Amino acid sequence: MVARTRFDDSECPVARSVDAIGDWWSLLIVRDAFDGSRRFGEFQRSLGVAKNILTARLRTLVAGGVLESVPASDGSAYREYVLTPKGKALFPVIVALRQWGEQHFFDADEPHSELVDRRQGHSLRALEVLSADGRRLNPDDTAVHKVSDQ
Amino acid sequence: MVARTRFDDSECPVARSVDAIGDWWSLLIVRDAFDGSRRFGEFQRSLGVAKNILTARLRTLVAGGVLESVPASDGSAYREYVLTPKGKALFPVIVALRQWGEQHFFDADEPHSELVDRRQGHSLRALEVLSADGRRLNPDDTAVHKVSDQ
DNA sequence: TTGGTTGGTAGCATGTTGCAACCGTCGTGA
DNA sequence: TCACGACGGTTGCAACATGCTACCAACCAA
Repeated sequence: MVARTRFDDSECPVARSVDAIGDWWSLLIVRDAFDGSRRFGEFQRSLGVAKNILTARLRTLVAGGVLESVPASDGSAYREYVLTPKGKALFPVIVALRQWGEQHFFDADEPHSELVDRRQGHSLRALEVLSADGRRLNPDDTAVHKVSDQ
Repeated sequence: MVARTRFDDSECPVARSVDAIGDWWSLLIVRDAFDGSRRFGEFQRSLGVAKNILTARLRTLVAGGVLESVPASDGSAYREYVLTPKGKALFPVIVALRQWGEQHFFDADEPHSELVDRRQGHSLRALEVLSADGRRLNPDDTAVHKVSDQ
């Protein structure tokens, strides 16, 4: 049903990523998972999403290998949803979205939640796109090498 | 209509970013814009999206300050859509999604489009989340500092 | 001036979302 | 051990968004 190729399952990795995540709710679920949410109810309260939608999203995230369902850590019979390694690899995506939001949608003095380095409590360094040899790259410094060109 | 708060317009920058972009199509439009697409028809052919949807998405992206509509560069009476500085700031988001896709959705030998450093033609360095003092951070090394905690 | 391209709009069928009500299981306090 | 509330869903339905197709008005080249 959700399955393959909502978008062209093209050779473009961006499209496949987008397809794999599914929708915005899924991305916010992943964000909450990074922030420590594990239980159905935690996600539901945090997001305010309808339960049937949450059920469906959790299922596709598990099916897609982003989350996995494990026995609850408190010993109860319930289950919890935790990020797989593949899910954890979405970290830069979430951080990038967060930094973009911080820069463009908040006034200088407007409060917002902040992602900090646990050791020192400082906010993070801005993400940088770097070349193989470490030069900082702007969009104009890059080009898409299409498959058909190869 | 698209307007505010499809999601809680919470204090979370991720949610605001997601809200500002709108939907997946919009993100793929931005990706194409980075790849050099400028004209309505270019986006339409590249994405295969219905024209009414594309019209709506371009409009909201322009309204949101991600794209701007400028006179066509070839002197014709048509218009083109180009990234604003705010739109260009989405670069790390696109790169992060691309790298995630490359790592998890392609076999080692499977061909895919590639983003390369224009100067040298090499692929890019993987994005890293760094602390203020340059240590590399994993998700577990970070914490969300909630507004209410402040 | 005619015909094709560009950049849309309009109408309609279908799919997806969100809401609310319901329900079985689990856990806890008495 | 029993009752009651929390947890984690499922179901049905109404509303909304999506995508398809047809249409159309500029623009531009011959």
